[in-house]
Amino acid sequence: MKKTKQETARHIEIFGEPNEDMLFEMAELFKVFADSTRIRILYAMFENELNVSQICDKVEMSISAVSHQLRLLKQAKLVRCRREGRKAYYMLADDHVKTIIGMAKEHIEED
Amino acid sequence: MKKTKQETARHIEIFGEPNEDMLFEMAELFKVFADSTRIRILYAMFENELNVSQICDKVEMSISAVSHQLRLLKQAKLVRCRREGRKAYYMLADDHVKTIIGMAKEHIEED
DNA sequence: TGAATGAATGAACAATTATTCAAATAAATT
DNA sequence: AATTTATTTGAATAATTGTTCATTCATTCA
Repeated sequence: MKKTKQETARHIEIFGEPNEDMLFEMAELFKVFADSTRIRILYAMFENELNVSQICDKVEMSISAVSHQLRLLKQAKLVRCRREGRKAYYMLADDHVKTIIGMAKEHIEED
Repeated sequence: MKKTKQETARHIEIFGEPNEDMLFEMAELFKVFADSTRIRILYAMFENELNVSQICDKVEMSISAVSHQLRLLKQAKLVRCRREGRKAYYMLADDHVKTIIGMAKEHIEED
């Protein structure tokens, strides 16, 4: 089946030769997922936004440790936060988080 | 809109409370992607299977370094290998590799 | 069998990273 | 203004990880 020019272009865009910067950025993104406590923090936010203390309770980690990890997650644009008084509510930034975690889960559960 | 029992079950299966083992395994999987040289090695195999020397040429790394990384990729079941005489041909194990990398690429290229 | 080729492995070193502890903001309450 | 609550930040330590070098294993060929 012959591909249209557009389809081919899209294929190349996604899977063509990657440049160094792209490889580096991808690795940086995966590094953020490469820690079970961070994944647990992300899961904690799957349903609702949560403030830092609520996240600490849910994942059973110190405030400081959670805050350090939230900074990484924010830098990677996986979460964003909203201030309300002295509380900071964190939520998933977009759907990619769930999709990427879902893919990983599929791979693991296979065979 | 109300969900059927089946849809709810599926939702829970993918996004429900994760247990420690699952979180750990997911983190382990992401660790494998969390290195630009390993992603480069995976990209090298996107089109065809390649033997170790061919991979070395393509990614400009020593045989030893590549071999060490291939072991990790094999352990994570992201690649599998086929021996032919004294050559070992490596190929992607399944489609998840491309999908997961594709997701990461989308996230990075967004906005 | 011995030499050559292709790949895998182990130990060691340098670099990166997660957590803890202590201290510093920031906003609300008294 | 001083205190309390919620969060962030910086420094230090311990643990993990990627690459190199040297060696070993496996297969083919002379």
